Amino acid sequence: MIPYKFETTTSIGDIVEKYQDKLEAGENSGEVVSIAGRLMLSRPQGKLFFGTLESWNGKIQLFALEKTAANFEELVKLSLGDWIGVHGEVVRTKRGELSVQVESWELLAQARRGFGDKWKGISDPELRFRHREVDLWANEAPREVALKRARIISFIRRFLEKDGFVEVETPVLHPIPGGAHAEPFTTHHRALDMDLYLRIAPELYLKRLVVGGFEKVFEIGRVFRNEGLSTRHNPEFTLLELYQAYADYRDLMVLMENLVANLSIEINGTTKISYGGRELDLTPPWRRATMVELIEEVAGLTVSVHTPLDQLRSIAENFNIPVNESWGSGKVLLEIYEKTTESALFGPIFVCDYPAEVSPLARKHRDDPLLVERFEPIVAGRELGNCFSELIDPDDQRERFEAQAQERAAGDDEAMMLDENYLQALEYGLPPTAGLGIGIDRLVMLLTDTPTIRDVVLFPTLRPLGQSGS
RNA sequence: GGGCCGCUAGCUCAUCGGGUAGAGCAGGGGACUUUUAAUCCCAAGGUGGCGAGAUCGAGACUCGCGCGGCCCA
Repeated sequence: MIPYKFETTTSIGDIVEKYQDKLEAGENSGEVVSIAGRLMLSRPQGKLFFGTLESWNGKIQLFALEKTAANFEELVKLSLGDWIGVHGEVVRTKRGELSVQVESWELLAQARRGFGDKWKGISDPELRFRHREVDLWANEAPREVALKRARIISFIRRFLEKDGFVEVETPVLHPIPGGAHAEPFTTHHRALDMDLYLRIAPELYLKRLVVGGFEKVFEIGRVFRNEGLSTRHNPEFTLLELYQAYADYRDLMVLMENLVANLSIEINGTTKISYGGRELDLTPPWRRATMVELIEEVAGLTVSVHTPLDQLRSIAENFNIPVNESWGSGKVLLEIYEKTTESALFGPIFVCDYPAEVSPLARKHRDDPLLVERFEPIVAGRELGNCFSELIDPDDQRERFEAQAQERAAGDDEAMMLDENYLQALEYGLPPTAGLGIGIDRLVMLLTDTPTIRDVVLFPTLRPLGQSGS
């Protein structure tokens, strides 16, 4: 009979910490504890029993004598993976191993299935991803990553709250998906008989909150983008977005580099980390450079949004970059940057000042109306986020939406849709505001030196078994 | 979407110039009073991812499909 509860008096981790430098070999502590966990190793030896009990915060040896332990015969017969609750004294064995000497114990759950090879664990990615619960017990890395992820998100909240930011929740179901260049998932509301979209970004709602008086606001939440699966892409992922009134994109560069640097100290104890075997120094300030400067520096091309479109097109052709007829010079320039320059950047670096044409929600640059005040932080060779001085002029915003509508008509399913509600919000007055988005999954990858998004998401999206793909 | 690779016992992996499979661990039985992946003995365990094809004969060769991994777009 499995009991309905088991009362523990302490945790395994606490025992290990408390006694790590205490007790001589063969000495008893006099402290009797109740602990629970999973039996992961078993070494019965005649009238003695040794085992390893593991729980969420540590593992400890169990030691039992046939003479003094209750139900000794059953204890010895337990399977690896069984959950048990144990009552006994903290001791150190003759060989010096800190142990709990079992006086009594209860079976809390039977493991009908094993947890893989006790030395090699499991490595089959099918099993690791489809049944993460097994992976978490059998292998150490995923548990550490999951715990670090929790600490990272918790730290971000504390950091922003300390700075006066307020956390909010905005809708996940959007009548008009907005705030990003991406294809949405579609769903249907029966009572309203209308299609709704899973959000691709919380951006527009958050800026409406700034209109409503939230001067510093943020949201950490799941967004959904209908795209392929890869090492770096999961169709649902966690995004941090924050907005700060009266600030511009330069202010958020400072905020971002400080956030990431402090986070790295919190998680890794230093701002000098390595990712994929390559050294990386996150100490602020990070380098700032414009996209145009970097194209010149990396690819040796002197170009800008003012370069005649034909010239940009022929440069793109030289690099075998396909160019769509409908693209203006801004879009072609962005393509040239992405194909020739971006992959060579390792960072940390703020790539600044993107073409207005590809940034429909960003405010025009104070020095050049063809550009916007926007940056993408590149860290460890990846875009870690996106930020701009927000477009606050409703008339300009309407024109940008209309340009997007034309691209949509020209076949770009990821182009933004015109959102009258959002335009109306801008008409109530959005003060100068800067907004920043950071991909939490990529941030976790960075700080835990993990190469794939699948290893930082507990249950990544997979094709179900037994269903044929299209 | 394209290329390469993988899929063999519950787990981790072997085997071969084509002759219907083997080990360790787990699970079962037994021995053992200080183990650390305990050790030792015994027994059991497989529609070789799925489906076709050539062959006297295929897990191995060919083709298709499925799932996954890596690289590329």
